[in-house]
Amino acid sequence: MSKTVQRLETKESIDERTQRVLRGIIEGYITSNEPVGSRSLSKTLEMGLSPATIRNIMSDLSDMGFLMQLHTSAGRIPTDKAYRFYVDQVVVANQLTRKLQKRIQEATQEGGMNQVEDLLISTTRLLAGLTQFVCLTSSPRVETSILRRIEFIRLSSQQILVVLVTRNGQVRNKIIATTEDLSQDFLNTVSSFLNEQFHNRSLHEIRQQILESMVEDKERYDRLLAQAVRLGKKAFELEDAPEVYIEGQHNLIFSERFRNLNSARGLMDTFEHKSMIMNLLDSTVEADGIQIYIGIENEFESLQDCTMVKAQYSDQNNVLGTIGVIGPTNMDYQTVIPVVDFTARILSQTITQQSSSCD
Amino acid sequence: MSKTVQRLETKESIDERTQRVLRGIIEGYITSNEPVGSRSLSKTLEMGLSPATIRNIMSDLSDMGFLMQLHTSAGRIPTDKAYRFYVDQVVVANQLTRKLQKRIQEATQEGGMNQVEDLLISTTRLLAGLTQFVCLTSSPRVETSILRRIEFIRLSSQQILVVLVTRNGQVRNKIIATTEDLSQDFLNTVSSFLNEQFHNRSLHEIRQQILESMVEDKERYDRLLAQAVRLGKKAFELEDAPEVYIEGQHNLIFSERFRNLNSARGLMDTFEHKSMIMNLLDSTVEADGIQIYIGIENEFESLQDCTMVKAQYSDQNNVLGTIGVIGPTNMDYQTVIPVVDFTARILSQTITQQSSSCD
DNA sequence: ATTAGCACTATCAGCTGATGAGTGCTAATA
DNA sequence: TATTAGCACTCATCAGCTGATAGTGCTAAT
Repeated sequence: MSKTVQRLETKESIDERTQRVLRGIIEGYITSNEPVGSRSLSKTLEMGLSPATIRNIMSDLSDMGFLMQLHTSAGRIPTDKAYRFYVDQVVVANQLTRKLQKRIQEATQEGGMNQVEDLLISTTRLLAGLTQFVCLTSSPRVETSILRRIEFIRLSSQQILVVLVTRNGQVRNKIIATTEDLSQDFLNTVSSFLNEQFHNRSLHEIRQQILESMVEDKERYDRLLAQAVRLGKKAFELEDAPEVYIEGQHNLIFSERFRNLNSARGLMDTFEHKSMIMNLLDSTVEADGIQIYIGIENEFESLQDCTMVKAQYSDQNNVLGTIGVIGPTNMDYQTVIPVVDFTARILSQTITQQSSSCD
Repeated sequence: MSKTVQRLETKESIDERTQRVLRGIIEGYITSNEPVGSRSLSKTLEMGLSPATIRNIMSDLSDMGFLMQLHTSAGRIPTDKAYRFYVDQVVVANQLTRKLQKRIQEATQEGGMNQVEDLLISTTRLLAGLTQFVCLTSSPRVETSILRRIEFIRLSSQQILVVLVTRNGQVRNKIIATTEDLSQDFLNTVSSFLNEQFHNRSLHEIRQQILESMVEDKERYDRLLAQAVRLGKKAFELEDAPEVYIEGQHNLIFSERFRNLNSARGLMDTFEHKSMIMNLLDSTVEADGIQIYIGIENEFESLQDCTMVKAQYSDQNNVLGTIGVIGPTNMDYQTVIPVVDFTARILSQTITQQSSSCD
C-alpha cells in the first residue's frame, strides 16, 4: 500500500498533436475496452497520420509513462497517469442529457420516502443502476446532526424506547434499560424538558453539555432534572458509526466492463468491512465538488485497479455524507462524472427540502 | 417451470446392498464434488465388492433414475431423486457438535441487539457464514404482530411521526402528514387512548376494528375519539410486505461448491426481487419443522439446480417468519439440516424471551 | 519529419495424438 | 446363479503444433 502517491500530476508539456493521439487512445480504449493499435487509431483519428508516425508518437507516450502494453504485440492501453491527464485536461464540465436528469430527479422524488434512510438507499441503487458499477453511500453522521425531537416511550418497567429525530429527517430508535420504573407521564415531562433545552443543537454539542451538567451541578438539580440528564446521557450514547449503503455489487461479477479486473474478490472482501468503506468515502478533506481517485491514487490496495468517483452531499449548512461509484479505470468519465455530480446535487436538494419543512 | 413436481418419492423397494452403494455414491459426491467411479467406490465402500459388481449395481441405479452421467466416460453423479432418497431414508436427526451449538448461541445472544431487525440480520449473516451458502430470512409480518405500544410525535405543524412497537420488539417509524396542527399534548392523549383500547391486539384486528368504528358510529364520538380513529387509521396503514434479508450472495460466485451451477446470474437476479424471495420463503403451508426442496422440487426455475433448506421461527404463539439457505444440491445435508434447524430454534427462543420481557 | 517495408513477437483458434478415467459386455469362475 | 476378470470402447482433457492475425520496432527511402 503506497501512501505516498497522492495524485498523478503531469509536469512535462506535451505538444498538441501528441495530446490528440493520447486522447484518441484513451477514448478508444474507453469505448472498446480493447488495446488500441496504430493502424486502427490512424483511421479513427482522421489527422492524416500514417500508422508508422502514430507508432513513433505512441513510443514517446510510452516513454513518458502514459501508455503501456500487456505484451509485445498487443496494442497500447492508457496508464493511470493517462487517465489523470484525461480527467484534468480533457473532460470538461459536461451537461447531462435532459433525459438522464429527469430520470434522476424522478427517482429521488419518488413517493413514500419520508425517511432519509429510504432516500439514501434508493439513490444508491439508482446510481448503481445508471453506471452499472458499484455504488457506495455514507449516511449523515448522527454526531453532527441537529436535534429536532427526542421522545421516550415506556415499553415495560425496565425498558424505555428512545426515539430521536434529527433535523434532516433521520429517525433513530434505541431501547434502553432502566432500573427504576418510570411512568409515561414522567417520561413525557422529561422529553419536553430535553426538547426545550436542546432544540436545534447538534447531538455532539448536546452530549458535551450533558456531560458537563453531570459533573458541575451534581446537586443543584431536582429529581426531574437529574433523571432527565441521566436518561439524556443514555439516549445520546449512539454508536457514532454512520450507516453505509452498497448497491450493485453484482456488477462487479457480471458486468463486461469489470472483466480485466484481476481481483473482484478482494474488492468484495473490502466491501464486507463497513469501517473500511467509511474510510474510503469520508477520508476526503477537500471542500466540495467531485473527487476522483484513479487506480493507484486509491489508498486501498484492492481498489488500485479501479477508479472511484465521489461527491459529498449536504443540507443548507453542513456536509452530511458522501456518495460515490467504483468502476474500472477505463470508465466513461464524460458521463460518469456529471452523473455522480448531478445525483449528489439532487440528493442535497431533496434533503434540504426535507429538513427545512420543520418549523 | 413445472408446477407438477412436488416431491420426488421412491416407490420401488431397493435391496440393502444397492442402498449402501447408492449412499456411498451420494456421500462420495458430496465430499469430493467429483463424479464417482466404480473403482474408487469399490475401495471406499469396504464391502468386498469388485468394481465390476459395483458397475452392475450402478447400472441398475441409473435405470431406476438415481444416478446419471455427465458424459459416457465419466463417473456417476446422484440425481435429485437420489438426494431425496438420501434425505428421507438416510439422514437421521443429527446432533450438532457442542462447538457449533455454542457458536450459534453466542452469535444470537450478542449484546446490543435490542431490536428484532438487528437480530435477524446478524442471524442471517451467521447462517450464511456457517454454511458458506446464501441465506435468506423473512421478518415477521407486521400484519399479525401484536401491538405493544403506539405513540405519536409532533414534528411540525404538518408532520407527525408514528412510532409503533410490536410485542416481539419490532419498531416501525412512519411519518404522516396532517392538515390540522395538533399539539403534542393532544397527541399524547390520543396515544394513551389507542394504547388502552388496543393493547395486546394484532395489528390486523386493530385495523379491522378501526375501519368498523369509522363506518358504524360515525357521529357517536367526540372530537378526541374522532381524531384518534383518524390518526390510528393512518398509522396502521403500514405496507404489509415483510422485510427480507439476504446474506452470503458472494458465496454464489466465489465458493467452490457452487462451481457446477450453470446460472449463478439467474439466482442473483431472482434475489433482486423481494416479492419473489417472499414467495420462496413463505410459500410453505406445512406446519413446522425443517423443509427441504431439492433441485426440480423447487418452484422457481432459477433454483432448480439448488437445494433450499428452511425452517420457520416463532414466538410462543405464532409462526413469525422463515429462515433458510440455498446451496448446491450436493450440500452436506448431515450438517446443514441440523444447523438450519438449530438456528431457527435459537432464533425462536431469543425472540420469545424478548417479547415476554414486557408486562 | 514522415513513411513504407520488413523482421519480429505474442495471442488465438483449431487440429493432433496421447493419456486416463470410466463404462458395458462377455466369458470364465466359485 | 451371482460375481468377477478382461477387454474393447468412449469421451474429456491436455500438451504440442500449426497458421492466421494484429500488433510492434527499426531502418532506409522519401
